[in-house]
Amino acid sequence: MLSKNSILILLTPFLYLNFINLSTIQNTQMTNNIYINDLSKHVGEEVTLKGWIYNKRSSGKVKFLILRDGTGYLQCIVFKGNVSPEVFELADSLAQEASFEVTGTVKEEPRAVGGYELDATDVKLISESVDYPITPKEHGIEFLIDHRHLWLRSKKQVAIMKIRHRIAKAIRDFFDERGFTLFDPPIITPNASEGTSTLFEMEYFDLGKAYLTQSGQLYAEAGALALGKVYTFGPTFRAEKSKTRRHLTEFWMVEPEMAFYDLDDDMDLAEEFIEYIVQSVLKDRKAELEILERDISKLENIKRPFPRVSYDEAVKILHDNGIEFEWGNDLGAADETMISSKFDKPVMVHRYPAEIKAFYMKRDPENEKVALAVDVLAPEGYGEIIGGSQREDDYDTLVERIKEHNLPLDFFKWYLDLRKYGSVPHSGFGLGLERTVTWICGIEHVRETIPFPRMIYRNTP
RNA sequence: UCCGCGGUAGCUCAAUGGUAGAGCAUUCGGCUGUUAACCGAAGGGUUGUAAGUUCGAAUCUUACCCGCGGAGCCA
Repeated sequence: MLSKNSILILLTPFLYLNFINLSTIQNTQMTNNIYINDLSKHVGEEVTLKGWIYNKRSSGKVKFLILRDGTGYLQCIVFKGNVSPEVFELADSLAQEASFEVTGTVKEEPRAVGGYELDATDVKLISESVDYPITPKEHGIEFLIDHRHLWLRSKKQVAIMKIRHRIAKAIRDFFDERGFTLFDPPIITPNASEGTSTLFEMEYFDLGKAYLTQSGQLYAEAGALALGKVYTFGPTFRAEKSKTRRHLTEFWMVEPEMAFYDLDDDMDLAEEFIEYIVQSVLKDRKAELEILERDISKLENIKRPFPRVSYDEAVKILHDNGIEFEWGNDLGAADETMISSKFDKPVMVHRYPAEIKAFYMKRDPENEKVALAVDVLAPEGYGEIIGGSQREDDYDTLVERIKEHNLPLDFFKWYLDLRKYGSVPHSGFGLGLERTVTWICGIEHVRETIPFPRMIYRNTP
């Protein structure tokens, strides 16, 4: 039996650990910086903020320093009479993007952007910035992309990155809240999943050629048959020499895959998913959308249900609008724009001709000429943001399809196993993150929606 | 890969065969409420590269390099 003393001795290490933990927490609190988006809690107080010079104006005895700290923008007023001559001189010499620390009193000020202003009493230089290349004036895209590492500091780019982050969070939240398991597929793969796109090739030790993944879907199917509902979320790679505003060679894709979902279930989920993403951004990132001058009413309208048209109906829409189009062809960019312009919500085009779709898509039992596939076209001409389908779940049929597409059966042995051991109907889709961000932000080009875009003629910075 | 457009000051652009220009940025001066501040001054150029036509080429011709937009393909 333990004595009182021995209990104390046993507890001592725990008490000691607790003490360490508490002091660690206190330290972090003490070093906590104040950020611009917290200023409403500090009106009337003297605070110190750190950041960079976004812009500067001066009018004789008063300097206006615009501080940016990643959370917002704040006008700091430096009056000649309120600071020492050295500090006034320093405020005058600060160049665009110089890092600095400023101390002063927080005031509510309707004249200032953001509604708050800092009456500075002290300014300290942290590090200077000589000849910052990006000015508050216009620049061409080539120059801006060359300076992407600095362009990211600009107001619109900061807003886009924050919206991208919110969308990524909405994606994770949506699936996490609905019983999905995150399932990470390999990036290095031995073969093409669809056999059509060009892949980035590499030498993989003694095993010969390997490729960067263009989709995690086939692996996600294995995940769905193990865990029921899974999603993958990560980068994918396409070596196609696509040179348009909708293409990157490296981009992020989220791919849910669900056992026991048919095409209708798949479309129901896609529609709920898109609504959730858009409404999350509207709820939490309205200020950023306003910086981007986005027409918010167009996004507020993104509520279920979305229109669903079959490929056959889509072809009829094209014909009714005087566009020549032959049944069996894939919809081109102009065709997609035509179709989506008829609706003010994302439109789901389903049951495409099987011949133009991937080998793993299940044919419609009611019409063997079409596949149980769906593409979701974003409104306002932003084009395809989702591609999905119900998967072929019959072993013999899938073997036939692989042969028809001249794909190597050996590579798909494991994939065929999924149809051999307890095969079930299952479906999924892939949503392109950058295209979704482009649409929600209402911007022209996908290259601005990822920190460092990779395009056919550019892999720097 | 194909089609179209472009490359002039650090940046955005003008100059259509006859002395290389403006705005912004930079430096200096002025201004106590600016919002891409404003006013005045200064510095800043092998006109993408190479060859050709011409008394003379940023400008015309040819080739090449680089970039942008679009098509196909795709998310």
